[in-house]
Amino acid sequence: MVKCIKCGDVDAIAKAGIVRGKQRYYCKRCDCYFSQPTHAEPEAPALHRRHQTTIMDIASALNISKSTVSRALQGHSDINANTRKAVLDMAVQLDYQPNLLALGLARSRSYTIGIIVPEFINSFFPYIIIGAQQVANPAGYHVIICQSNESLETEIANTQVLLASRVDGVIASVTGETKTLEHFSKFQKAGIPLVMFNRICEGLDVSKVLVDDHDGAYKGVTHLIQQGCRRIAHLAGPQNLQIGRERLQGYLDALRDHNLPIDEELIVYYDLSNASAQTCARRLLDLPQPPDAIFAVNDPAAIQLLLVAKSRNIRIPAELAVVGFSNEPTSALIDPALTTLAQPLDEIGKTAVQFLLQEIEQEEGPYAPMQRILKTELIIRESSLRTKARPS
Amino acid sequence: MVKCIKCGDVDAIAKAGIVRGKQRYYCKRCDCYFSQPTHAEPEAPALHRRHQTTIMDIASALNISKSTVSRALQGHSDINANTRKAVLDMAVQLDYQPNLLALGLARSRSYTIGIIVPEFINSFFPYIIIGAQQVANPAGYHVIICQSNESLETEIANTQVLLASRVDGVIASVTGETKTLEHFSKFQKAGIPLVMFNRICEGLDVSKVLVDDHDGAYKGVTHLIQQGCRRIAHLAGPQNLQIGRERLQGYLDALRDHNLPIDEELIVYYDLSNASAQTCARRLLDLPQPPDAIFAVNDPAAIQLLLVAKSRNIRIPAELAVVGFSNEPTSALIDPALTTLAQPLDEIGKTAVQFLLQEIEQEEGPYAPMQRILKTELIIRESSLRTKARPS
DNA sequence: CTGTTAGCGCCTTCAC
DNA sequence: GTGAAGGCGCTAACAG
Repeated sequence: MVKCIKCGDVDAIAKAGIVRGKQRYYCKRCDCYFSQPTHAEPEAPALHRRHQTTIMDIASALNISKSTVSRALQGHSDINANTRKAVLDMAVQLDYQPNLLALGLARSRSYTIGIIVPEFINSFFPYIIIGAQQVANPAGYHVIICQSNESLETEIANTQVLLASRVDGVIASVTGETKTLEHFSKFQKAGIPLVMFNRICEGLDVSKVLVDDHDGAYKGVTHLIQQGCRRIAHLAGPQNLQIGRERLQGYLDALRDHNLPIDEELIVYYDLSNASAQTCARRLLDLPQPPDAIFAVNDPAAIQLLLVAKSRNIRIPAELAVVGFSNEPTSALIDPALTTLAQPLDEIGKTAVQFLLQEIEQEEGPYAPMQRILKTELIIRESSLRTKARPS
Repeated sequence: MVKCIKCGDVDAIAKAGIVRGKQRYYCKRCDCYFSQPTHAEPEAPALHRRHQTTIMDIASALNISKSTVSRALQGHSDINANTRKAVLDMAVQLDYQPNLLALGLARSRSYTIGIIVPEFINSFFPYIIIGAQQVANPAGYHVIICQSNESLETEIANTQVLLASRVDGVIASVTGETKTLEHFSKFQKAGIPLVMFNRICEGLDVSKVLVDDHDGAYKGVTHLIQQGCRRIAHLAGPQNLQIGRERLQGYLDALRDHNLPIDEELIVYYDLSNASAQTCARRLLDLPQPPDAIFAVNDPAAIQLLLVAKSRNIRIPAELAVVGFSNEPTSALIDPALTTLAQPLDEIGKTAVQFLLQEIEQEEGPYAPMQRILKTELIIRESSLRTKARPS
């Protein structure tokens, strides 16, 4: 026996579907809808195992419409101050958390940006990510971090997840395996802004944040030459990455500018794995005429190289001087401490997100890709310091 | 000059807002609304800048209903094989990516789990995260990684993001600052399963994955005693973390069991920052009667300690033996290499997610929290090895 | 086997 | 100022 909550009529009542486990009724007489617990439970809190409060909960607690709640929550101006306060208070009381899924659906905008990095075991990318978050969060964007484990397959899966999550934009650095770019061009096709940083692949007309790899390599190799090294090898990175090619070119140009011969034998390529770095290091040290210095494409490679050299009791830097790239924290801690090129990680992350937000928030018209090239700084430590006096 | 699409009138037209970049008009004469591209573009394909294909696009391309498409995509059994194939082909052709926002909304299930870690600069947590993903991804769950930067405030913000993202479950490790737990109990209130690992706070009735910190500390300190050390200090962690208390207790018990006195002076507490580790190290080394060994609560602290000791030309391990905890990769690379306790990181991550999925996928009834305690392994290196012979 | 319908939670007109 | 209604993209009964 159900009666209308307004007019009290019993006969004019019709069922009108079930909402949230409660039977919903319609009173034909006073044209109103109302709900009552099924089976007339003693108003059991109808708590499903997982229910987070919605604007509807706030609305019915306050006996107002959900539109009003929505407006109050968004800080619309044309709303009664009392109403707003009541809504805000109730929101706190019920511990309301907006449902980002629903919000994103309704606005066709997730207020989330994706970050794809090839790995995060070294602290290189984590520092960049922290910088990125420092810009993204204050701007009202969340960040979803994907790491590709240096695997192209995982990278592709990551792009799909971000696409499916309807992120508003993506900043990415690719794996050493990445040669094709279709998975990235999907972002462009979907109109999702993309910014590449550090490890980029050419062929994509997007904004980029880089460091001057050529200049960094040139500075590192020049430093080795100044230390008296004459047979300088290069432990190079994958050549599909611009970063690998630029650093190689910086190495070559430094040699050429100082009238040193270029010996193909002294250039070996590694695949970014520690095992491969060791193999390459051995190859160089096993040469009939081994190098007196090695410029490594990054610090992890340089560190593996140092390990191999130490295990052979090669004196560093006397017999072999070493320079790395990126200034991993570990480089300052190992023995001998590693000379390296520091990159402004924080700034890379921040700039990438700034470019991205600019593109996301630009209203109409085609976006002209931006590019920023940041400088590296040579950090001289024991691994390359043959002269007594530190350079002033 | 705009005219009504129905009656063709020109004077009865009024503007009625902009929808999707198109001007909307209202015809007073025939009471109808209609839209026209701004600036009367030549019926541009109405392609919004960002449109990703939906099941509706597939449906209309194939002239079937969207439910059929939905079923085909989900691999329902009761569907015509040809229809299925057509749908799947068209999905590929149109490069369909399901909208996870919509899917999550409809199912009240996001198929996403959140991971909260206090930092990811050291490789400790990244390795755990990789393990976690190895279980989560094959099970059909995505992972959203949040790092708290060792800040309680950020940690709270992270819990809110995960709550708002309607994650299906969370695994978490807290910051050194975390003392209150309300932000975590919100997950429980919302019925979202939570598993804590490593750095936990008591007071939450949730599943836990830990290592046997007491046992690890006990093994480390016992090793120092066996090396002949008699005045062993402890660079301890925050005592709000169970991990900090357990390791302290392991240290104390090892001393007691070997009849060594406990000197409160030899126990200093650090806040997980490098700066604080250095301060504490100095405090210990400045004592009138300095220690002959230090057991540090973790590797980063031990490494800072080694730096301070080296800067004072203290011979390690002869004058000062050092043991850390966690086996950071750097520990094997520094000089002297650091003795430490290795943790099964991969297994921690995997187990945490296994517990979580179990709880997520359990149908009804209260869930009985599980607990797993994994063992550590003592890795002996130069920093503590005073005797000539390596222990067999 | 397939189409129809009613939500999921929220925003956004439109109407009062 | 506020309410009602429609839609974002998808799933899930419910009919045929």
